Amino acid sequence: MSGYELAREFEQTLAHAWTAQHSQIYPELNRMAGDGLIWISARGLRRRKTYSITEDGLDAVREWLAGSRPESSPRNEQTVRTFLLWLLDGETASALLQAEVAYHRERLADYERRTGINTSSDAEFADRLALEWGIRYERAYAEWAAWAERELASRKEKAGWGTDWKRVRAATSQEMRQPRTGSDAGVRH
Amino acid sequence: MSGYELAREFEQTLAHAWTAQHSQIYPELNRMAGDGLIWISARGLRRRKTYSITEDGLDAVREWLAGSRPESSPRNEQTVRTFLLWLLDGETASALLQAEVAYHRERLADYERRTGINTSSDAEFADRLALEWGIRYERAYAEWAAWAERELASRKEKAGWGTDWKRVRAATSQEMRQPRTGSDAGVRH
DNA sequence: GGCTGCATGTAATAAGTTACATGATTGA
DNA sequence: TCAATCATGTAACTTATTACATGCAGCC
Repeated sequence: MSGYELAREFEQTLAHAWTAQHSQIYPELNRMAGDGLIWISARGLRRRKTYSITEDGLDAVREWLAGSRPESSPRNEQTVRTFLLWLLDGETASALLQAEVAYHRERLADYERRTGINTSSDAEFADRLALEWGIRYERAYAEWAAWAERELASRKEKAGWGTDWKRVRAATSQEMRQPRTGSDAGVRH
Repeated sequence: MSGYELAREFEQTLAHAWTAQHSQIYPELNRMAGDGLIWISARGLRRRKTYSITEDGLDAVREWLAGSRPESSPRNEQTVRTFLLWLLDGETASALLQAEVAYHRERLADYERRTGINTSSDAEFADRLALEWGIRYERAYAEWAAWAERELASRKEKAGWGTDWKRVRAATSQEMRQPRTGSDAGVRH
């Protein structure tokens, strides 16, 4: 593929697995070609350069695949937001969860439309496995968000909502007027 | 909290939601204090600085929470690896999926042990919602990986495995000897 | 001739990791 | 007194995003 084709691939089929902008792709292709992992196998119109993988490159990607740990990346913005949900008032918190239900149901429906794909080659079979993970992930997420929204609604009714963050706000205002301890307490840098 | 406490928090309870090293935390705390989002509310032993949030900081985090999009981050290394599974030989591919089953079952068991937590405050309730997502995620992942491993085993029996990447390797070796097109074809930079 | 899409690049900045570096306190 | 832990920082580098910048080819 050329850099341009790769950029389109990241935008389309790979959008939910990884992304990269052309400004990252082009220098990286040059670096990889310099390292002998890929090479320019064709040149086309408008300065187009098509790259192919080398034996070294194939070795490198296989080594990376076989050697990588099963740990998932710890960066999950949605989990962070959930941890902080108590900082929102009841309506905003519910709206946030409802928006997530809608969004992930939409993505689920989109993925489910693609399940008919051909799996005659190993590569297509791998695409199907990845798609299946996408489907199960979106389904689990939508179900969790719907469950969380119900839990929140029932908590609002039974125990009330919003005392925590209002207390934080009150304490914050208080502290700004009457700093607690330490020689520098109250100093805003 | 102090920077040191935050670093420990990222290592422990937040490890599966977000991480940050102390080398990122300390400069960031200084920056946030400079921006008036937090302030040094106490100083302790060994140069320890305890930070508290300001009203501006509380506004900022609430604004971020309410305004953030529901899209999940597109960076999922595991999905990328699945897309590339066809580059591995059958045994290595199976071993990779089996390792994922084991890893995610372990994490699932770990999370399930924590479900008894108290939810009397809104913040604890939010922790419980986040934990529930962790549980559902790990369960979905372990089930998917087990399913994928069975699919792979059955494909190996019925249709065989490994023709794709062996073909790529053969083509690669071939091309290096007989470049295809273009004035620069075959040139390794 | 001008617009759209193809095609590739660089610069500036932000975010994140690893390594380097130091000092204070507690407990064995 | 020595080791471990607490505690905070900087430097160098990598990764990723946004903005800036240019040129070619096809089509109306």
